[in-house]
Amino acid sequence: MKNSKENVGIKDVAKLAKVAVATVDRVIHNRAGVSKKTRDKVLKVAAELNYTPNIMASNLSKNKKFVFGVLLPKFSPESTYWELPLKGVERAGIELEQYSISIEQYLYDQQDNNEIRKQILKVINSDIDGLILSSKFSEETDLLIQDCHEKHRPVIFIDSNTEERDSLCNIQQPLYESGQLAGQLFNYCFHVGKVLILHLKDIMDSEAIINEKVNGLKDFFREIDSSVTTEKLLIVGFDTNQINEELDDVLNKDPDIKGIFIPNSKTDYISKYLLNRGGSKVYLIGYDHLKEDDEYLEKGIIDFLICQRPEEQGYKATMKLFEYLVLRKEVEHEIIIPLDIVTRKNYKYYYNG
Amino acid sequence: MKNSKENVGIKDVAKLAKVAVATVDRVIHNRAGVSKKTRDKVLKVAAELNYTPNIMASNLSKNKKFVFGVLLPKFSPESTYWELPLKGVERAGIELEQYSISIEQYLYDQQDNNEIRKQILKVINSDIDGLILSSKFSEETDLLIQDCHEKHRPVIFIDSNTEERDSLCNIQQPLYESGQLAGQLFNYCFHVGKVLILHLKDIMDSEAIINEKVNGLKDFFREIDSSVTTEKLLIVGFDTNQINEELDDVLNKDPDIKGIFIPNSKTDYISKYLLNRGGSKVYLIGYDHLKEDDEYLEKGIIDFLICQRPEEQGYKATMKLFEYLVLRKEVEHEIIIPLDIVTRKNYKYYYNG
DNA sequence: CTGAAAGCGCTTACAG
DNA sequence: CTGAAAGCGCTTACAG
Repeated sequence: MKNSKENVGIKDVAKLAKVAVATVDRVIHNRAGVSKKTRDKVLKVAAELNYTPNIMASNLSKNKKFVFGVLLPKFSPESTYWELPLKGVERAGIELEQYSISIEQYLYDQQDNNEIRKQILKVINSDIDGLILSSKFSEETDLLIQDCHEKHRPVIFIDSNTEERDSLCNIQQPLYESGQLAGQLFNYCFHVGKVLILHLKDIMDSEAIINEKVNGLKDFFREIDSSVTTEKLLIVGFDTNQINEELDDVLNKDPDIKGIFIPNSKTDYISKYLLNRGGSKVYLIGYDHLKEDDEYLEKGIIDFLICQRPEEQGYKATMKLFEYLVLRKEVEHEIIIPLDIVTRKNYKYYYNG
Repeated sequence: MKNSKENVGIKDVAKLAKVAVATVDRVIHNRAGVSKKTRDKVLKVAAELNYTPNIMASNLSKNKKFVFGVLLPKFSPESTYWELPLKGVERAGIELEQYSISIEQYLYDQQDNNEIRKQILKVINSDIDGLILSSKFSEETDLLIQDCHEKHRPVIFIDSNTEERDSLCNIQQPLYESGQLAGQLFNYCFHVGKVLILHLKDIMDSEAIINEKVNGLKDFFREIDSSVTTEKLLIVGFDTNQINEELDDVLNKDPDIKGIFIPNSKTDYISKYLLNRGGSKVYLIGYDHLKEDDEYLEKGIIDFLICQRPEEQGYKATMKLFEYLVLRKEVEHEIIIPLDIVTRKNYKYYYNG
């Protein structure tokens, strides 16, 4: 039912086509130096026999080692998010060691433009076979992508939000829809009042990404004709005193605020404030599940976190590179990551496969 | 930083240990017929050189084909759930074709004890190398497991809820916690009233599983001192008229019912009723995301579905079998699947990776 | 108990 | 343009 008989190999094709195995090999891989006549004959026989090459034998005989590059922000105590995708890449890397694949990390401090440039140059001059990187993170990204394109190095974006053309694959998150989801969740919590959209600005935040999320949220309330209104507050910097002051200011002035929406992964900063503040319940929805959030989930300060399986993104990106380069499979150009909801009662089981 | 130098192979070990490669092979695989002295020497050199065998070359030379068996309920129009794990298994199967792995399906009608027995016998007499099956589904399961154990056939349970001892791996779902999660979600929707626990009994439902979920829910309300009460209703059979009658009866008698909890995947049956009934909003939380549910999610009849990545369970089970049998890695004995929450605003992106 | 040789399915020089 | 042979890293008879 599966293959005609036992596994048919290159030898079977060669014999039936009355050529040498080397010739079959040439035809299969479209190498030059085969007459049209022989080529056609081999192709015909291969098709008849339903021949599929044994990739493992192929890789073994080529004795090729693959190196995957991964270009991501360094994670720091203040922004631990990037630890997660990298973890996923590393996990995949361990699984793929078997196939003579190694991972080369190019990590940069997001604040340091000079270092970003340095790492990009290192990637360009490296001999990696493929690259994983986070969506556009600097002016020079385009240059890098173009370089990879010219060198036929496949590129995979994680945390992607635009449609990159010259990439092998973009791992995307539905941003607008995540805002809509937040709206829906708020709507289960209260029906009148105000949602404070609180952007605690991180240097890496792209305005476009934040806006997509915020628009999703606002549109949700608009679409259902809710009497819930929204108000935006931008805080720059992570100074605790400043955060406390600004929030005190807004929350005391406006007792209608029933919910706070945090469109990035800085939920823990706000949680800390809310925990100390006490007062009446304010529903809190943020993004990403960092370990810093657990305490506040447990205490009921954070109600929902919308998550994008950052580990899985890194893992998948690596696996797709493997499928493309080693197994020579096709890879879908867009992969959309589900919108997970993490709460007090399921965070313990939330991993990123 | 990685391996001492280039890849060290069996030849390098042989040369340094001053033995033939065949001897190194014997030692590596713990085969009999090697003197203690040679064995120790080889082991020592292998350790020094940090030798790790190339599994791909090994599998190639062994020319071994693996067959994985999968023993699951047939899915039918009335119970489509089991389509999902099987899909995951099949997806993994396609990825693993490369490694000379094929999947053999043993599907049974859950209602037909005779067929169950027949399939179990077929599995016992098959020449599969490993088995994936759903948690205990008949009296004969124990027998089957014992048989596999004796034949050293690794067994992986999906949808597992007990700690199987003789299995390679159990893919588990936190049942009690899923009930707690449902409680938490209801608690966002209303604070006074009653939750109807509605068990539309499927032949495959295990009382133990249902109870775990229900206990989680009840305990949640108890723990937070909620004034929400619960009431249980059991309906046997899927006759629409009967369902309608019984539900009309309960809901009309008890206008306090603000929520319905469906502890299995039959949410769509109840949804259909609620859609036609109209009346004031009743919050609905069920299990599993079947395609039948989409319509009701979209219309706001179903509020939340708690999901256990059924596809991922099948996929993972297959991959773990692969890791164990082909790559000869260790496999964790318990794998806990996260509790996903599916709602109107994220169901479109919910796949099971 | 140990080793030399052939083979797994493919690729890569090399020779013609 | 085509083929014979060696080799990738390991395993499996076979011989001693």
